Amino acid sequence: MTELRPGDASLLRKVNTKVTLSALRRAGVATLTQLGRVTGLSRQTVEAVLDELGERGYVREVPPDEGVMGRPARRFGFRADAGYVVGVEVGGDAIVAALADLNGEVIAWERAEISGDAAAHERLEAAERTALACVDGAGVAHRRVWTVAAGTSGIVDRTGRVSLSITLPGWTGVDLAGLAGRWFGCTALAANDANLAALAEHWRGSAQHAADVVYVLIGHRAGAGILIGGRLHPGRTGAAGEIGTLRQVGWEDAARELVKDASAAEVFEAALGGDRDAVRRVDRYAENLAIGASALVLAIDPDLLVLGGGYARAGAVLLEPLRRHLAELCVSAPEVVASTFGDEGVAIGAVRLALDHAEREILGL
Amino acid sequence: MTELRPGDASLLRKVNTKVTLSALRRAGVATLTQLGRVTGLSRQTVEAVLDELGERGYVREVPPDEGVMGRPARRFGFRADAGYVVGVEVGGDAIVAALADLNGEVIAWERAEISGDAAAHERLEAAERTALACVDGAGVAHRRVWTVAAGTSGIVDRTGRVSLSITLPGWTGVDLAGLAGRWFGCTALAANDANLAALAEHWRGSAQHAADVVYVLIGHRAGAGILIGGRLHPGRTGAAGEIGTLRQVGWEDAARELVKDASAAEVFEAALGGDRDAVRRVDRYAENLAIGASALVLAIDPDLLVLGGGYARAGAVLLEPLRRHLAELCVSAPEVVASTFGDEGVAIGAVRLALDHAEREILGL
DNA sequence: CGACATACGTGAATTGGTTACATAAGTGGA
DNA sequence: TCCACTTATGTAACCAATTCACGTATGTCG
Repeated sequence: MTELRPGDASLLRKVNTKVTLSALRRAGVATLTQLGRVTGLSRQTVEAVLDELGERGYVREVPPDEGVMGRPARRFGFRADAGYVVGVEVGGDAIVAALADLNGEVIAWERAEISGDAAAHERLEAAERTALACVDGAGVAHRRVWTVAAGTSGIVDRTGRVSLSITLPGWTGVDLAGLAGRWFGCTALAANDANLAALAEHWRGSAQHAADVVYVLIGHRAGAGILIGGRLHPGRTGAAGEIGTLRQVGWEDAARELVKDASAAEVFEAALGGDRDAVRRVDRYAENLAIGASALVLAIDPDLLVLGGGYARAGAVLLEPLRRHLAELCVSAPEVVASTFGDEGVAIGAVRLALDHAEREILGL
Repeated sequence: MTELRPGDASLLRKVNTKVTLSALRRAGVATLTQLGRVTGLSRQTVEAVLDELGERGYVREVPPDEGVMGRPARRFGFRADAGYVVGVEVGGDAIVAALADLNGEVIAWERAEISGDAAAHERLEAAERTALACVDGAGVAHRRVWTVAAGTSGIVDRTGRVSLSITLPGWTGVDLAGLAGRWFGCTALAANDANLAALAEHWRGSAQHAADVVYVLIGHRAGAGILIGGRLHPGRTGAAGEIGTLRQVGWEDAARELVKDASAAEVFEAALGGDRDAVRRVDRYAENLAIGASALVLAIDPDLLVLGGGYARAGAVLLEPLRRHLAELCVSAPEVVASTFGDEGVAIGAVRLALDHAEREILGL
């Protein structure tokens, strides 16, 4: 639980490296004096830390500013290109891969459609092709990829194996992390798609200021991801948030009912146009969604509920009735907002997960 | 979220004080060499830390062991009597107070019955009387009480105010922490009873090896407490786990149905004796309970589910059908066990919560 | 009473950090 | 061009916390 190791002097250097590095990354480019001010450390300490990071290739000196008063200060920048990470969504109908530098800036996207009926090995090959194409397209050498993270629907256990998938054929039992590790010969992680999407929203989306977040991913099938204290909460088996399987909740049938005789987009479109029947159907869908969401909200009592996934594009047409039904069901409903990222959320969350791992490597295991 | 403060040398001393103190408390009484071995610190460092703690009154030297080889080592012990904490359960029919030393050893118990209809001010006065009687009975001076924690049913917000109580008359809006602080003129905390009971199980009960725990407190009314990573998860408003309010869950009616025309104890007794009707009723109750519990389990995916509260005394008669129904409802049900502590769980959890606060004080804010 | 075992005490060395102050290297105006 | 001003750098002294090495103290055992 709590780390309870004794500390020798090198512990100090570790924490100060961490604060200095994070200050430098926030600032982009900074002088020793500036970093000293924001971190609260002395200039000399900052210099020593940066020297060390420079030798290890994580920090580079850039040309000084011109035309300023006084002696021009040496300026330093984080070498975001010292390494790269790849985030991949292995979805039902598409593979989405993102290549990002160590600042988390996405350098390249790659997307490939795939049939929902595709066999597991086809899906895996498509994922590998897409990931490789993404990296190759950006001209990044494979050995510069430090970590890969993959997100997929279904339950993913702590080791990164898909322990249960209902939607994808043959997907149950696939060792996604293990296989993804071979793509670039680096460590690989795998997690549930909704969990990663939640992480993305907390990182750069609509959940940045929330600590406890429930993310409801809706589309052909609904799932949920949970963040506690800003960190992923996968649960013992990786199944946290999989409330949809509870019969009383009715997420199973809700989507089916919505798209009985038209595409979801058509129904939302019609509802937006004021079509009575469509509005009623969307409201009914929102009500079903709210039942499951309220179970999560009552259990977790989160700061924020984020609605994402394909259907979330419907926006207020769906959001408003969901808020209404949720307020009826919960003692005190949290704020409900739409996801910032569309289809890219899962891949972005995967990038964040991979970065977490890569950053631990920089700071020294 | 993550602490990101720079560290000067005193940080080292802080973490080493922490590890040394915790090692000493685990050992009870120990020599410098022993502490050095278990903490990984040098004997000199341990000595310096213990000197400091000795000056501040938290550590005392005890007579050396006799009859051992070599020069007898100085032996040190944690002064558990340097301060005390009080944990109180302010329940529907009873007030339970526990006085504990800084090791968490309960020195004295005090219990008082109270009518469920008692007005808020009566309940508060009874709580104060009971807490004072507990401390006075043990002959501990009031100023030696460092922290008080109180647990009660209903929703308790972050400030320790009861923001909603359905069962206790006039209880909504009571500033429990604020009022309890006056009893001994010290800092006081308040939390939901189920949450505290969960904490107690994690501390010294059946949930010691579980990180994520759902504790279901059953009695006249059912509630739940949640531990994530071994720590309390109260949620934004303190309402985390209050799944019972969801209509579909049916916790509201479950208990009422169980005790339709007999006391709960009688029904459980009859079921244990093999009475067909009683068995059916208990099974029905377990099924209702399982629906709510499964919502929590699916949301959190905990390592362990603990069943506690008055009805939990029924034991296997209730536990077995609950396990069965839960397994039907959940993808992968966690282990289900009965609470170790009976009525005392909430007060013990309150002691633990108060200790957490007191310990932070020892280590220096 | 000496051999042995174990703990204690002291001083030097190391690491990491801070403060203080002299010095370097620019800008800007006379 | 030169001088005042501004800001950064370099260096030295010092402090805090920790560790290691080694000599000394204090007990037990045969």
